[in-house]
Amino acid sequence: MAPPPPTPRPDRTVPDKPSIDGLEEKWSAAWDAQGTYRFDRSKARAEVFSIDTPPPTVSGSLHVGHVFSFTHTDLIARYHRMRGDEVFYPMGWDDNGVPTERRVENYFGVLCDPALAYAEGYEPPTEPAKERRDFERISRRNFVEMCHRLTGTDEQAFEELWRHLGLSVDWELSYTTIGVESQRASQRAFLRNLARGEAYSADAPCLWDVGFQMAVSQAELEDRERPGAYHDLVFGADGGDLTISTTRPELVVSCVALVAHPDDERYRARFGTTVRTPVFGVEVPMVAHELAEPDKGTGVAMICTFGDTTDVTWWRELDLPARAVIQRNGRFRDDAPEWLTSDEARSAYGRLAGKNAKQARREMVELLRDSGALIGEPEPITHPVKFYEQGYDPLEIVQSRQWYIRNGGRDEALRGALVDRGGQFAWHPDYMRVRFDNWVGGLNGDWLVSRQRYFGVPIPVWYPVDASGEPKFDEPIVPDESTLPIDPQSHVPPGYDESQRGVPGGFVGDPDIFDTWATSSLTPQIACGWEDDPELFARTFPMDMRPQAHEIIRTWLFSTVVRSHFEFDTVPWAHAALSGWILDPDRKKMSKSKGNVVTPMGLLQQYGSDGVRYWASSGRPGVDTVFDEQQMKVGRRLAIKLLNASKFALSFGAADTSQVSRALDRALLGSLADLVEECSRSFEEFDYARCLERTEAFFWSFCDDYLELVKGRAYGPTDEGTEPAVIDGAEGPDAGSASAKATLSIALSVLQRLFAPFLPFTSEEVWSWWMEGSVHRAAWPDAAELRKIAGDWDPTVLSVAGEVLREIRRAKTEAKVSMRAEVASVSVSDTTERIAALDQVADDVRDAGNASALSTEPGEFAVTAVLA
RNA sequence: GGGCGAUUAGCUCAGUUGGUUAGAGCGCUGCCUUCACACGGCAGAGGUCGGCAGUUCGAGUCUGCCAUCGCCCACCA
Repeated sequence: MAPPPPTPRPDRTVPDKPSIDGLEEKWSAAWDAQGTYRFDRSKARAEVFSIDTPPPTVSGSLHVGHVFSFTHTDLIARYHRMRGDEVFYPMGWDDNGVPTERRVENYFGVLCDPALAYAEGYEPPTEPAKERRDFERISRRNFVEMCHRLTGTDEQAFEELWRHLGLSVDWELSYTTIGVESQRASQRAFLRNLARGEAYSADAPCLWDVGFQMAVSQAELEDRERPGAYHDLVFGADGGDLTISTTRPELVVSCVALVAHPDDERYRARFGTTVRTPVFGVEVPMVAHELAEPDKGTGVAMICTFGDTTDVTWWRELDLPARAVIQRNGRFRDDAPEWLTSDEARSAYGRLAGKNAKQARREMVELLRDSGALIGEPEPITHPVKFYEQGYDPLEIVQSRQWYIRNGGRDEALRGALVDRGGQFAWHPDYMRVRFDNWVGGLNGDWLVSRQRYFGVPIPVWYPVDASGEPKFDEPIVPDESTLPIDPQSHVPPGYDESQRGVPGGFVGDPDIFDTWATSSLTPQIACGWEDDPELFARTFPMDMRPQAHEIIRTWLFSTVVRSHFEFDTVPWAHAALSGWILDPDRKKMSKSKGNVVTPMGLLQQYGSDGVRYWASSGRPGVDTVFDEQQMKVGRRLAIKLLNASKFALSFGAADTSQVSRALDRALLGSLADLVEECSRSFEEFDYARCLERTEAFFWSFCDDYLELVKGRAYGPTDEGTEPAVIDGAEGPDAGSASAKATLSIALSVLQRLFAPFLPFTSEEVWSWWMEGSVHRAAWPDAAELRKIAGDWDPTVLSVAGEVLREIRRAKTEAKVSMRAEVASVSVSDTTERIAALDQVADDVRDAGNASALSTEPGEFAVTAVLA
C-alpha cells in the first residue's frame, strides 16, 4: 500500500538562518521517538521488503569502509520504504569468533586456559602485559565473560555511530551472533544437518593453525608469498638412484611414497618398485598419479603426510599409510616414530624431535648434507604458502577429529545443485556471480565447522564413553531441540547425570565450538525468527536483499546458500548486492593493518552525516571507490544548498497545483517527471548512484536557471508591462505568479523526496518546515502525476531560456560587472522553432537578465546583450 | 595457469540500445559582496576517450589482439 500523498502543514516555519549543524542529533532522536523506521509486523509478505544486514565483526571499531557499504543498504531501504514497502531492516553484531578473542586477549592482557577453574568476580589486570607470553591465564568461563564485556561496549559505540550516520534500522530488531537466539538457531540447524546426514565428524587430515591451535576451513585460507628453497635430494634404489626436489626437506621422515606421472616414460618401469628415503632408509613405493607434473623439477615428487593439500589427495587416492610427525603444537613429536627401525634412523630423528618446522628443516639439511643425499646447495625461491587469513604462522596439516558440513566439495551432484542456486537470485552487479561459480566449482573438501576455541556457539553433542574410557565418536548423543541452546561442557545429556562426566560408561561433551561462519550463515534464520517466531518468519523469509562485501562471497554468501538449500530447499534471498572497497589515494584497499584508516565519527562531524553519505552514495554497486574528502565537502555543500533553496522557494507562498499554466513551468515539471522515472528505474536495479547524480544535476540547474527565471514572476504582478495579456479570457493578473508558485511547490516537494534517501537529515529538516509527517514515510514521487500537470510540454522552452540567460551572464562577466547590472537590450537569433519556444518565456528571461528589451530573429544561434 | 573488472580533462567519475562540435564535480584562472545561499554566485581554460587492427555511412560505445592496474580462483612438489 502506497503512503498517502504529502500533506502541507497549515503553517510554515522557515528559519531565518538554516543550518545543517546539529541535524543528526535532532532528527535521530525524533525518528526514535516517532518510531519512523519501526517494522510493522502485521503486514503481509508481499508488502514487506526484508534485508539480511551484514553483522559487522565486533573486534575494535568500524571504519570508513563500513560507513560506505552500510550507507548503500540504507539507500535501498529508504527507497523501498517510500515506495510503500514495509521495510524489515535489522542490525546484527558478529561478536563470536576468533577476531573477538584476539581483541579480548590483547585488550585485557589475558589468555584462556580451559584447565583453570572459574574465578568469581574476576577483574582483568589494570595494566595489560606487553608481551603475549606474560598475559594472565584465566578460565574459559572468565574468558567468555571478558568477551561479553568488551563486545558489549563495542556494540554500543557501533550503534551510536550508525544512528549518527542515519541508518534507518529498526533497533528493536537487533541481534548478536553470540546471543541466545543465535545459539539456538545455530545448534538447531546443525542438529538437523546431522539428522539428515548433511553434517558428520571424521578423523582426517585438516588444515591446522599452530598459533591459534585450531582447525581452519578452505574458505578461510589465503596465500602469502614466503621465502623458501628447493632442495634436491637423492633417494636410493636398486634400479638406480632417484632425485627429487622439495621445499620441505624436514618432511622426509614423513615420506610415504614417491610419485610420477603415469605417462612419464622416464619412470614407467619404476612404478611398483621401492626406493629408500635418505638419512632414514625407509622403504617407500614408487607410485603413479596424474597430478604429478613431468616438467616440474625431475618429474618425481615426494609424498609426505602431510606437506600440502596435494599430499592429502595423493594419500587418500593412492591409499597410502599416514606417517605424520608434526603435532598440533607445530612441533615434531618427541619419540622416534615406529617406522624408523634402524638405530641410525632413530638417532637422526633425535635431532628433529621437539623442534618446529623451521628448526627441524635446518637440522635436516645438515643431516642430508652429511649423508651425501643433498645435491648442491638449496636454491632460494619465493613461493606461495597457505595461511589462515587471520593467522600469523604457515598452516600445517594434522590428523584430527573434526565436524564437517557437506558443501559439494566431495559430491558432484550437490555441487551442481549449489551452483544452480547461485543462478536463482539476482546479483548486483551481475558479474559477481562468476566468483560464486568459481568458488563452488573449485571446492575440494567439505566445510570444516568445528573450532578449538572458546567464545562461540558450542557444538551441541556429547559422546558415550566406553568401558575402557574411550569416547565413541561415531555415536554422538544429541539434545532435544526444545532444550537449546546447550553447552555440553555444563549440561548433561538425557539419561545421564553430572557424576558420569568423563568416566568409563559415562559421557563427555564435545569441547569445540562452531566456526563463526557456521552461525553467521544463518543470519536470515536468526533475524527472521526461524522456529522461535513463525509468524515473523512467514512475513520475512526468504528475504529480499542480502547486502555484503564481495570478498566474502566464498564464506558468508556461499555458506548461507548451503544452509538454506538444506533446510528450506530454496535460496535465502531474491537479491544479493555486493559493495566495493574503499581505496586510499594510493589505490590500495583501506584496512586497519595498513594504518591508513580514518575514524568515521570524525568525518561525520566534519562534513555532516549527509556529506559523508553523499560521498558513499557516489560509489556504484560493486565498484571500488577512492576515499575522497573533497566529495564529502561537495556533499555538505549540496545539503546547505538544499536548505537555502528550500527556504527561498517556500518564501513565495503556496498555490494550488491546478494553477500551473505557463510553458516554462510545464517544461520544468515535465523534465522532472523524466527524472523521477529514471530515478525509480535506477533504484529498482540497485543503482542508487545514478539517481543521486541525476537528481543533483537537475537540482543545480533548478537553482541556477529555473529559480532565477521564475522568481520575478513568482513575486507577483509588479510594475506595468510585466504581466501578459489575458489568454483565452481565463487568466487574471495573478495567473503567472500562481503558476510559478504552484510549480515551485511541486518541484520542491519532489526534489526533497528524491534527496531523502541520500541526505536524510537535511531532507527531513526542509520537509518539516512545510509538510506533515516524516519525508521518510512520504510517498516516493509519482512521474505520472507530474506528467498530468505538465500536460503537453516542450523541453526546448526550458533549455533555450537557460542558454540565453547564460549568454547574458557571460556578457556581464566579460564586462566585469555585477549579475544585477542592467541590460539595455538583448537580441537573439536562432531557428524558428527555438525562437517560438523563447517567445513563450521572453518575459521571464528578460526579468532574470534584468534586461529592458528582448528581440528575436531567425538565424544561427547568437545572443547579443547591450549593457545599459 | 584460468577468470572477472577497470583504463575518458591535473584529480574523482558520468556517458543507458553505435548518431550532430565528448559531459559533470573538484582543483585551477578570472569576475561578482546589501535584496535564498561567501558554508556563496557567475563565467573561463583544460581531453588525439590506454595502444593497434577490424566491422560500419558513422565507434568513447561493437569485435579481435596487446599493454597497464586491481581483484577472484587454482593440486604453486
